[in-house]
Amino acid sequence: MMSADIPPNQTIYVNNLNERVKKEELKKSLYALFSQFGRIADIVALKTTKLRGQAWVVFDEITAASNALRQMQGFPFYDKPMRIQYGKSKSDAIAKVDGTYVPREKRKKQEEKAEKRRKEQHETHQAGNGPATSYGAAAASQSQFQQGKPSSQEPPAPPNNILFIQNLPHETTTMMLQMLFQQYPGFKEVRMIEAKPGIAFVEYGDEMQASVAMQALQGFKITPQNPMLITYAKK
DNA sequence: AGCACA
Repeated sequence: MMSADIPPNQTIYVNNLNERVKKEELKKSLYALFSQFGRIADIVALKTTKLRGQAWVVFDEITAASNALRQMQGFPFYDKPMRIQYGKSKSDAIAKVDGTYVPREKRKKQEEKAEKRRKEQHETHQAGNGPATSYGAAAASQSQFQQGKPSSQEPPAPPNNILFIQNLPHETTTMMLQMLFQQYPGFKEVRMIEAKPGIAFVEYGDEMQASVAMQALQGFKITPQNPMLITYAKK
């Protein structure tokens, strides 16, 4: 079957996500995976019974959303193939930008006229801990040249099929890096060292393949504060 | 399966 008759939208709706993955990690991994298609304005994921296993990835551009939908359809993500459709409605992040945003409070008032008090059950709990919108600011110029801090005073190591990644946020997981690096041919494995947060090694079949991945992901930000610095590992 | 953003 095809992915329904929903018209293109800047937002893609992703489901069949692994429900064991924690919300914040899920968002970061989705961000890492999807920002290759264009700037991401927001990612929405809730863990309520109704909404777990699903997420909305909001792109600035419809074309980015379309490419993401086509190319990532069925992508194995945390051991489950992603199912992707266009979102059914406009995301708040977009409405806020194009001026059509109506705060949720007022919207309720309008609806109440039509459907009095049906489910006056409000379950307001769980104070979200992270700025869910930080991604918007983050994505400024992914995969562009961004002079990250070349904190190394050493001459660059010669080409190697193993890459050395620095300046990662401490919450980075092997899985998150795998999502990113496995997109490039020749990918073998990610290695992180428990005792040394913030760095990782990524192995490819040969030096050429490693260099392609390095160019593609140099400066990539998993979080706004952390452009990754990629060099060849020392032999 | 399940279409939200507080």
